[in-house]
Amino acid sequence: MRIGVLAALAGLTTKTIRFYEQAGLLPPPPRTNTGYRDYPPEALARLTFIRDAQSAGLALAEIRGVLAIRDSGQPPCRHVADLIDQHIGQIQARIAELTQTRAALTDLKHRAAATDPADCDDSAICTIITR
Amino acid sequence: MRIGVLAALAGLTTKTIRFYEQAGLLPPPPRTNTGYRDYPPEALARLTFIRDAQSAGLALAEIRGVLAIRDSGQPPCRHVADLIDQHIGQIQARIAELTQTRAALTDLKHRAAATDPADCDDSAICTIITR
DNA sequence: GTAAAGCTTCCAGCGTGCTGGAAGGTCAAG
DNA sequence: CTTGACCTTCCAGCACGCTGGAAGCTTTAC
Repeated sequence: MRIGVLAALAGLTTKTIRFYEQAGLLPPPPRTNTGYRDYPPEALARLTFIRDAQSAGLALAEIRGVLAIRDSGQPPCRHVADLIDQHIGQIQARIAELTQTRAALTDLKHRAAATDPADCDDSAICTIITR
Repeated sequence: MRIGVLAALAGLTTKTIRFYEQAGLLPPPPRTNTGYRDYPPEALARLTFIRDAQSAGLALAEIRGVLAIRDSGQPPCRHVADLIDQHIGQIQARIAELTQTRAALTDLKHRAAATDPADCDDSAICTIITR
């Protein structure tokens, strides 16, 4: 099938598909004798996998890694499980960071409510923010 | 004071300070007759403000906005309070997103634990991820 | 036959916050 | 007087995942 058809099926643009090929996520398909890309049906499964892996928060580089393992003929299960664990850890850390930032902002908000603009002098720029 | 001194005081690199100037966060200082930047002491307060505002999660563009208001001679309190509210909202949303992603990943993790590599066939690429 | 839609490649840019390097001028110490 | 640290400008690139456009060929529909 041609790139436009594949794109429509996968819900992507042709640009994105070419980008994935160039990024090593999608193997270069055979060409028609006029140079058009001619994808086998499996390409759709691959794009679907990429989309699902992305929505699980994996980066394209990680997805490339998983695909490379699969392409080498091995099941990537263990690798995938590791990635998932890693990501859970990263997300935990990020949530903790954000929670802290939110607390700091809530604090600033209270300070803002207690601030009279007239007290905010030039030299400090903004007494709400500068400690 | 010269840029290197200011950088040391602010805990930044000279590169970063020039970048801030170019980004409209720090006004171009006077120059010595040999072309060196010669900062007034207030520059340090400004950089300190930028740092604090950044650590509160404000983007440089937002900080530029706050500084512009301050530079126009008005107290930026109200604007700052609005920005803070906005950010609290954004962080809430982001935390919610991440919490959801984490739940999805935890789910995948359980699925991974229950997956026998032998069952992971080529066509699906990875049955843990693809639904 | 003609026009529109689709395909090709290549090059460039988005946003964010810097960072690195090259090529040159200046300043302070010995 | 030389060495080295410091300063100047300008240009380029990082990561990330695309997206846009130009110039040209092919296919499809009428």
